[in-house]
Amino acid sequence: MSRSGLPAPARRDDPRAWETVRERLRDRGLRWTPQRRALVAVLAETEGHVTGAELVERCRQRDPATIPSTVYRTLDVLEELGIVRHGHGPNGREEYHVLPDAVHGHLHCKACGASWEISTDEAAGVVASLEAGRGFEVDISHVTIVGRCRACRG
Amino acid sequence: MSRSGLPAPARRDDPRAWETVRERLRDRGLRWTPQRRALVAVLAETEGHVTGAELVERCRQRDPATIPSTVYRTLDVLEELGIVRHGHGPNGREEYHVLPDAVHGHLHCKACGASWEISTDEAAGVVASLEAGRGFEVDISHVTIVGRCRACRG
DNA sequence: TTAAATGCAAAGGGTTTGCACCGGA
DNA sequence: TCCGGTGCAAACCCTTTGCATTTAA
Repeated sequence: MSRSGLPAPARRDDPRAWETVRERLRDRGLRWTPQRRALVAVLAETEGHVTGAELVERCRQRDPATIPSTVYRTLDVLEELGIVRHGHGPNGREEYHVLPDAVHGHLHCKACGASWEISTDEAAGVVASLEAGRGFEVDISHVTIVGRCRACRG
Repeated sequence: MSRSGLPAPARRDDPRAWETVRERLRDRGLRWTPQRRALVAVLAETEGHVTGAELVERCRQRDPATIPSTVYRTLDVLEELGIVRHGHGPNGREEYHVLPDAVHGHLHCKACGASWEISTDEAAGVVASLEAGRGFEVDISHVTIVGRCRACRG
């Protein structure tokens, strides 16, 4: 959805992009609470993708009183606002990624456990061929490809 | 591993392919138990992919006394023998697929929940480009692509 | 006989839910 | 004030583990 209502394309590293979250919540009659503020702060300094459990942990570092259910419930809300998205990682756990300005999939090395983002360009091949061949519309943000990276093959 | 020791390429729908399981177990000093026989029977009539929990359920239909841990432990053994493989489904749960004569990924429609297999050919494009570009060796059996199928887009 | 498998129970991790209370707007 | 959120605890699902007992070979 590019008609999301953000004044400008949101950038992960632009602190002001996050200030609009409060307003977006309010526009829907939702509230800006300390717990939500904390999660948004954590998300704002998050690169790439994180699991729900990791977010809980990072929130707990800021505030040891953090409750998992609150985090998960807030993630649901933020996802409805289009602020985070989730997909599924190679370990089968949910993974959130932040402000998907460029929606992307992931590459995961089963040997060393590292992962990387797949750009839209890199994925373009499959996306196009599945679309042409089967009429299948790929949601690239849900794609995780597992294998072995260059280093681990060497 | 095409040097797996099966006398002929195993076919899911060929009952005789399953008889070799017993021998393959014995060759390794492993045992052919009623519980393993039951799971193998379930797998033999399984098309495509299943979750561990589904296999437990189907075994329970044959024998209500089925114990989950036994099923999971047997799946591990069968995977070592190359009889099943597992990957991760769109719901984030483990998924097993049976006798991967042609190793493949999956396509899953998030609208209707249906899924299809991706042939090696269809995947060849990404596999090749990730290999060339990043030196990344794709394990296609672990790939699940989520999106919307032709019917649901209509 | 004897190592491999089973049954059972319990723990484990991540996530979700119900409900009384709290607190932003 | 009032409805949305929170905290807490418990439940949940799927999967794994430890250990004594059974059983295939």
